[in-house]
Amino acid sequence: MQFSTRAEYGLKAMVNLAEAYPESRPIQQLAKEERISVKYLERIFGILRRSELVVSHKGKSGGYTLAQKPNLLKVGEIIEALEGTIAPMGCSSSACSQKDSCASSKVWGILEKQVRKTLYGIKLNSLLK
Amino acid sequence: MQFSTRAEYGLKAMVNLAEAYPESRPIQQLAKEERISVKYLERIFGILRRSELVVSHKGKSGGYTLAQKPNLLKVGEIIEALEGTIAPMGCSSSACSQKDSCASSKVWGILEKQVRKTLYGIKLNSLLK
DNA sequence: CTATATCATACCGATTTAGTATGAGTATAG
DNA sequence: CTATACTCATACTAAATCGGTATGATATAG
Repeated sequence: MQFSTRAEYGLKAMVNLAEAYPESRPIQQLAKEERISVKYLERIFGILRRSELVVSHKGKSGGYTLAQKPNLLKVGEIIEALEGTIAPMGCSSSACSQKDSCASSKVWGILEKQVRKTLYGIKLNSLLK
Repeated sequence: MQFSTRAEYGLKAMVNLAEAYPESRPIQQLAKEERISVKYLERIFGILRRSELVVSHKGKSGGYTLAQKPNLLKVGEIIEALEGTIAPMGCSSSACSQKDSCASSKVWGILEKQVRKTLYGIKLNSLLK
C-alpha cells in the first residue's frame, strides 16, 4: 500500500501555505523551498484548486492561498483529493457484486474506515513547525 | 492509496484455505472457487510459501495448507508479505534525510502505525463464513 | 507594455500490474 | 512403473500509472 509522491508533495506544499496563511505564495517559491519540480507542482496545484482546497490568484504577484484556515483544513481532504480515493481496494467502497459473500472485502471496509478516521482527524495546523 | 489485487486474491485464497484447515487444497480448486486466474494465483502462492505463511505439497494430490492455525494467522502478515510493505510512503519507515524537518512525514508515521495495528488485529478465523 | 504568474494539454521514459506461456521438477494413484 | 496431477521458476506481454518535461495560452500588477 503506497501513496504516490503526489500526496507527499501536495501535503508538504499545503503545510508551507499554512505557514504563510492568509498570505499567498507562488508555485516557484513553494517548489524551491520544498525541493519539488516546478512543473510537477503546478499540476498538483491544479488538482488542489479544482478540489477547492486552495484559491489561485493569476498574474504578477499572484500565487495560491489556502481556501480555509489551517485549523479547519483536514489532512484527509488533501490526501483524498490528490489520490482520488482513500479506499485501499476498489471493492471496499464501490459496488461489488460479491460484497456480502466476499470475506476479504470485510478487511478493506474496516481498514478504509480506520484510515479515513485517522487522516480526517489530523488538521493542517497541527503540522506546523 | 490502493492495495493491488495480489493482496485481494491472496487474502481470499487464504480464507478459503482456512476453511479447509488442516486439509490442503490445490491451486486449481482455489482459483476456480475464487474466480482467479490459475497461473496468477500460482505466482501469488509462491510469495506466500516463501514467506512461510503456507506449506506446499508437491505431486499428485498435493496442494497448499496454512502454515498455522487460522486463529493464529494475522491478516497483517498476509498483506505485508504480498504487498512488500505496509508503509503508505517510502519515507515513513525507511531512513529519510529530512525526516525531522519534514512535516508531512509525521502524517505517514501516524498512518502506518494505525494501519499496521488494524491489520495485525484481524485474525484469519474471524473472516470465516 | 511587460514581466510574472496561473493553467491546459500533450508528451516521455520507467516502473508496476495483472495476466499468459513455456516448461521443468516431483510425488502419488492406480 | 507410468501416467497424471500437482508445484514452481522464468520470461514475456499489454495496459496503466508515475514522476517529470515541453509548449504555449491566458491573466494581471505595476
